[in-house]
Amino acid sequence: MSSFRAQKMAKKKQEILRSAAAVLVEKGYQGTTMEEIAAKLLMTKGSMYYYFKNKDDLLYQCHLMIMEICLDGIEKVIESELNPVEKLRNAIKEHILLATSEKSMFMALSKPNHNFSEKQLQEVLELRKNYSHYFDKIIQEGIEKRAFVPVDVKMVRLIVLGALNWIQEWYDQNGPQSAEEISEAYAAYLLKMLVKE
Amino acid sequence: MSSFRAQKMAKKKQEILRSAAAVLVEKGYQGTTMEEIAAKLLMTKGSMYYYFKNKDDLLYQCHLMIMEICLDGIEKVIESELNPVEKLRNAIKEHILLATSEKSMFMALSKPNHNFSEKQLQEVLELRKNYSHYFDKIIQEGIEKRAFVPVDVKMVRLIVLGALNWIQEWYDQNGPQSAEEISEAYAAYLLKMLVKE
Amino acid sequence: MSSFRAQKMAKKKQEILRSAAAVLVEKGYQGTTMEEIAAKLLMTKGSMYYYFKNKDDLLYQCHLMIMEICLDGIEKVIESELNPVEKLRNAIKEHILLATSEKSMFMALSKPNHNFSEKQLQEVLELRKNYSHYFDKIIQEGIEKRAFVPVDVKMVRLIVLGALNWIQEWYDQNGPQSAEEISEAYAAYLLKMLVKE
Amino acid sequence: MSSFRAQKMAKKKQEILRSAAAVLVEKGYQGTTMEEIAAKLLMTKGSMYYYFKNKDDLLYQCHLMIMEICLDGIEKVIESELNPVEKLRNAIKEHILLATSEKSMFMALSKPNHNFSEKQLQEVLELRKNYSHYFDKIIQEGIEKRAFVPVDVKMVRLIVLGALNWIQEWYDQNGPQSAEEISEAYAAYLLKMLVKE
DNA sequence: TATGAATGAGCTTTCATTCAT
DNA sequence: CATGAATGAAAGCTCATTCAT
Repeated sequence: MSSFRAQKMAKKKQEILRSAAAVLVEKGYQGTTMEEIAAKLLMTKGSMYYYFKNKDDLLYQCHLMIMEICLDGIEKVIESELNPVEKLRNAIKEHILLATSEKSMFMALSKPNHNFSEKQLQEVLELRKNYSHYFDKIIQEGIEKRAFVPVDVKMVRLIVLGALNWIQEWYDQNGPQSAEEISEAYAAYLLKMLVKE
Repeated sequence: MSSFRAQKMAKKKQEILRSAAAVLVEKGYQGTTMEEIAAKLLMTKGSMYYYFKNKDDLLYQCHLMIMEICLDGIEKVIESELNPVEKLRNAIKEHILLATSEKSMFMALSKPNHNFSEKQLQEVLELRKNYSHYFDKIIQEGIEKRAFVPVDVKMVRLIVLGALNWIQEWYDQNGPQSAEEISEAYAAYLLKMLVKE
Repeated sequence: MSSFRAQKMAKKKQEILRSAAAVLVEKGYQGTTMEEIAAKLLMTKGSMYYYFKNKDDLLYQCHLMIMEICLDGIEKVIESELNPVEKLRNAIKEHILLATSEKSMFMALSKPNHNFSEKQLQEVLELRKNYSHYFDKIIQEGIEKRAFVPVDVKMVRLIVLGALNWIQEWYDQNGPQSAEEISEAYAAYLLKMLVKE
Repeated sequence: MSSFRAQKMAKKKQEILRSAAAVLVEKGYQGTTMEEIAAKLLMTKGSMYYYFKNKDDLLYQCHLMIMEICLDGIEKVIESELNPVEKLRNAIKEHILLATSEKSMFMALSKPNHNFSEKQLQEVLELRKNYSHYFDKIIQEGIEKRAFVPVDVKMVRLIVLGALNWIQEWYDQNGPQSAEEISEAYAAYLLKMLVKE
């Protein structure tokens, strides 16, 4: 069937996106060439155009894929039966583990201006907003349940996500601290902004 | 005198750097063209090369300039007679005010790999390390004076600077909150990680 | 097979080199633009970079190609069973015919300083030395066999090659004398420096 | 008087030309920048334009100056009371000494195509022709006086000048042989083409 | 499907030239 | 007279994109 073809193509697309995202995060949009992405997958530049309309499309799909992964992660946390403190702790840990393992954390693909169509741009920003809102939701819930002290939710969320997204700037897979350890510590410190002694 | 000429040239260089830094931070190294930088100063592309050897040199000098400004700021804080809490609060506020006013905060010129010579790279990294160390020093002092609870100094500093540097990603000069307000709030929230109730 | 592709690419490279050499000899390295070379082959500037890394590489490969042709020519002479007088006569004639037909005689690509890597430079100079040595060998052999009078071999060789390489400066394909005639005359005159009456 | 001014200007022009010629011969027309020429004279680029209309003009004047020097040299030889053999020997030696000392021998500024006006081009070619004719004259006179064997005058002259002009390609001021020695040897060998045993 | 080859727009850089001071 | 500063045209080079095979 054609659905078989389609499935095979989707698999390949995924493979390309996963590889491309890593390079794009590392070197930035303009600093990454199609050739470089292709080479890493033992393909040729030209072949990429069978799967993606153009470089912008590739970047766009990267954003979508990464956001999907992130949203999956946080939705699992949201739906869990944990208390707000544990929820936020898990959300933070999940974010860090994704960012350090995939080395392709979404926020780092910052400012998706590039040449996106208005529709594409809105789509990406919408997904980001969703992700942010999940954090807001956890914080809000925590405040309402008196697990957290009252705070400016948006601002605290910006602080938290900023701290998390910066990790990629210095994280070294071969460094002394594991991503696991880092995520534990980050969660602990950041929670101090929200819990009363 | 020739020193007059030299001074005039230095002034112009400063002017270019200031303008260039804004564009470089906004669009990234590869996304910024020499023409764009020049146009913003009502110059021509070619004229830039009278002042800077090449694009890399321009970027390098940007890093130096920005770091100088940042270091000046934090040194003033360090040398003040304030207690650690106020020192850190001021350091945070200073950083945010610089980042939002100049729109050219240093850390955002992330990963100065581009084509820097080893010497240039080391120079920039050294300045960054100095800046970071000032934060460490404030935190360390706070712990020793029992103003702060004991923490992993480096990790807390990474959280703080990460949160601060992220501000540029969303800060909007015409937004509802002034940089002043933001900096107050950030300082208050971040200090919660360090002070006992 | 991939070797078929490779062969096709090699052919194209040859074609480009042959055309480029002519222009380079005519106008010099700095006076020749990539666009000019490309245009003569009905290509675009950009396409050249598919075959050659940069302009220097193109020049380097030109040198290699030309030297190969020259060395092939003189090796045939060296290996022949002729006496020294005839060998030198043939070497001179061969050189002139190549220089005038290809209009891309090697020595004329003088001073291969341009931006060659040390390795490239050594490679080219080595090939030139080989070529010169073949002339020396012929002269030396002639002296030993008493076909030539004793002379400073190197100096006579320099005179001969100098005279030959100068031909390009004035040779005109449509001039009154054919390359054949010129080469005959040159050989005859130059041999007078070496043979006793 | 204005003639004093004019004289001073002429002196300066001479000085510039002498310095420029050396660089032009060394690096070629396109390979030499106005800045380079100016720097060697501790001037600035812009100042050159007070003395010369443009770069082409500078090159043109270089040709004129060099040719004047060469012609002065050979005219002295021509007017001497020596026999043809000695005349040719001296002409050859003079040429070599100029070429190696000034490192700015005229023929080396080969192909004065650059952007010369037709008039300029004709002027330079005329001077070159004059220089060549002096050699022809010496050779012709030698043949008539039976000092030389009959030869194709033009061709022998081309051989001689070719050999001479090539010297710059390899001459090294610090090499084992002095220009004096080289010129003696060259003259001796080249004369063998013309004298009977 | 995949790719070798070609293209052209756009970028960095150089440099002859100009001109106010 | 001399020069600091600016300019713009042209060059080398890169790279996203296309397309015949």
